[in-house]
Amino acid sequence: MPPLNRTRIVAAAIDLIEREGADAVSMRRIAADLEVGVMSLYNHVPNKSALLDAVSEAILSEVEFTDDPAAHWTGRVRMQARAFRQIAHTHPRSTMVVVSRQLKSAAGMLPVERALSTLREAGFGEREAVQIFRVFIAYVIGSLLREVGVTPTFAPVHGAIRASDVDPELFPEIGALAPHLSACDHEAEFDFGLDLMIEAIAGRLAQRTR
Amino acid sequence: MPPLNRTRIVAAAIDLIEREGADAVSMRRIAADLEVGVMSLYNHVPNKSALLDAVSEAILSEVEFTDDPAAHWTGRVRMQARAFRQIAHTHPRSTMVVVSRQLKSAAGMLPVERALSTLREAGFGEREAVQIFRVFIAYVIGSLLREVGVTPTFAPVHGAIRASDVDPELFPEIGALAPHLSACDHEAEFDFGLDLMIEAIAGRLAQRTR
DNA sequence: TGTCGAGACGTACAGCGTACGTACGGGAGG
DNA sequence: CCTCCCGTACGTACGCTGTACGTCTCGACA
Repeated sequence: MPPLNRTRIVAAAIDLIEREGADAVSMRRIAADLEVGVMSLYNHVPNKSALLDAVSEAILSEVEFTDDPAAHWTGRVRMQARAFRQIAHTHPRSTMVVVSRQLKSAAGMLPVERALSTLREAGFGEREAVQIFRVFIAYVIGSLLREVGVTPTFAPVHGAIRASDVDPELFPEIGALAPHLSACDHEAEFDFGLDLMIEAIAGRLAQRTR
Repeated sequence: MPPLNRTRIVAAAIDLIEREGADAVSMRRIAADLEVGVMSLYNHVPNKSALLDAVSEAILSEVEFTDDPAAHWTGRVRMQARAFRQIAHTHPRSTMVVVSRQLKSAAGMLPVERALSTLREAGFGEREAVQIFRVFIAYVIGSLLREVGVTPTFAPVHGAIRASDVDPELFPEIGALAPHLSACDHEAEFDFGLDLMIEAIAGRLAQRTR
């Protein structure tokens, strides 16, 4: 057994979250998984909150933000957004943890830097680039929240809406659209909105240079 | 002192969240605020999770979803999104609670019904309406999360990014745009993205009926 | 060999959600 | 009127949480 260190603790935490959900995370539980006393963890991590920050940072830093500066900016934006969405695939039950802690570390700032430089190179102004960046962040995070099911206990929310549950008198549209509401191809839905937004900001850019 | 009932409990919970943040909510604390034994709460609420659902529902049901069916659909969509954002103003520290529990009750379904019927009346197809609805939901929720500061302890995140904190070698864009990143007029940012997205889907509609 | 520091660990405390048992008070039935 | 019953209020208790504090062990170095 290798000696206890921060990396092993973070790995155990991520493993625990993916196996049993974020609710199951406790210092005692992690220590038990590592076959170690609870307080030994505190030699490497100041407290639970910092541990979750470290979890978030570890997951964020293994996202592949490959960027081709030669490509058209619309493609680059699309790739960056999709890369972020990878988190929902690689660490579904940790997604909520990553999204709910904004990091000031390098791991958290790198995606921001990439996105902003892409937008600036595309020709957007300073304020505009920040605004557009914020719109994308909001959309991506909102999409991830829906995808992983914001309820932390079970990862995939299935059959959230059944046609038989809704009163068609009160909610005719929900009743009529129930088949579409209950089924959700997350990747297709994400790309739909992503293309919509890229199209919109491309329109703004074209309109301005016109 | 009126007798204990579900309404008073929910009101006390909301009050507590707004005063001290969602972390401060505990059954013991609520009971103390109501000058009541802890277990008395369980005569009116099955458990803490259900109480938080009730909190979410109460807040959601007091949002003013006034809708003018005669207005242009773009305006109606804008109004509905803005109405949802009201939550961040009326109950800032409860926003995270509302957003993080999807409700199957009438209070949770009404906004969905309204939005879907608006989109259908605008001329969008069944699948398209659901897709667009999901895009807006993602954007609105993502925006609210940023606005209330996803960290639940303190409501307004101030000075999250300081220019002096970032290494301009590693993060030149963040350094250059720090003034724009640190300041944030939430209402303006929200409307910016909202208009962007409405413009985009209006474009789709025009393109199809062309 | 004596000393020292770092890391592992046990104990303890305050707080949590809530299962369970009890006590009380008012309305219904005899 | 008396009795019964049931809903409500409440106290206690259990197992869990994060973590402050003190202790112990062990390898490195003078």
